[in-house]
Amino acid sequence: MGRMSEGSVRLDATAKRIIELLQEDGRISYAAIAKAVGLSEAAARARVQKLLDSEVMQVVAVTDPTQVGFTRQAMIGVRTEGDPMKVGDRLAEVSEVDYVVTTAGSFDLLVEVVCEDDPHLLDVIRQVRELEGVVSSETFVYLKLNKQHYNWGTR
Amino acid sequence: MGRMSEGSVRLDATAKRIIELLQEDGRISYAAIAKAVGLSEAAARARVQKLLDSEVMQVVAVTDPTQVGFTRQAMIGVRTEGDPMKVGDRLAEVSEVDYVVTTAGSFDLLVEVVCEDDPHLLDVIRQVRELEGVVSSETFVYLKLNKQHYNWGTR
DNA sequence: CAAAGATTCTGCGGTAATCGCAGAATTAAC
DNA sequence: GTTAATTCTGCGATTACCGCAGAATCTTTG
Repeated sequence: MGRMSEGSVRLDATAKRIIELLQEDGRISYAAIAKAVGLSEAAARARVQKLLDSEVMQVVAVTDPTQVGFTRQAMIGVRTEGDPMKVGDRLAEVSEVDYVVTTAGSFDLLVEVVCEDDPHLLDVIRQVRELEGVVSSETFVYLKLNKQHYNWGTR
Repeated sequence: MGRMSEGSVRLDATAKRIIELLQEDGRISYAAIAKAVGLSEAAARARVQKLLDSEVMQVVAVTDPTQVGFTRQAMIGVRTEGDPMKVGDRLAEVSEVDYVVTTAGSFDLLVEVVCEDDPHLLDVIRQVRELEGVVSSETFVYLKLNKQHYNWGTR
């Protein structure tokens, strides 16, 4: 995923079960996956590789930003003129931006940013507001992360 | 992380480098990590285990929701009365909610939800608005995910 | 429906990675 | 400066991973 490669790949029950296992523990062995889904190790390995190649799934380390030197996080609601997608793609290029989504509602884009401190955040906000096509923005500084999970299953 | 365990663990350069390697590829071998950071395999393995145990980092599969049967995603801005944290913790218990953050700004909470379709989303919104302490809410339906990444490094 | 083609699977040998542990080295505490 | 705690290296024993050949299954096509 990451850039969502379209072309919705069809996922059978086995693929979904494999995803769920890796959502629990990204470093589980192919052998363990194979046993859990009732396939040979080689088949399970091929399945995982295919899911990674097709970008349906990625296996990565996710960190708590506050513990690795990023004190300030925020969501920025952005109103645009012209094509929101274009602005979104340009925002996506900013390194402090880790999440950009085009939405329907009183904001055209929602942008999550990860900063080291307040001056850094201020600078990023300035960068966003100076972007061509950005009409206005509203910043929501994060006070506390109550929940964050990645195992929403597959169904 | 996930519930962020406080107690900021001190991260030295080696730990940060290890995190960065795993942000690139969550299934990289301990041997490869060891070689990259200049430690023995056993030491690298102990480091990774410690990072996982201390909940500074987790290694998980992350999927593109649209490809695994969840067509409708949305961010819900919530205004509360009373303690926003309390409401946030209650929202965190809703299974369709994968992300809850307490913020400063015109919303007290931002809540991301993952749904199968529009009726499902409607039901979740109803659930949110009925929660004690929720005064009002505004929903931003996702039209396109422009960017999503997890390798914001460590510094 | 039958044959051809494409996928996906199993089985297996060779290689590489993982695990657990004992002891050395380093770091922190007193 | 001594003790204690942590972290590291080295190394067998075990397990997992990789690549491939051939069988099985699912798809396409005439």
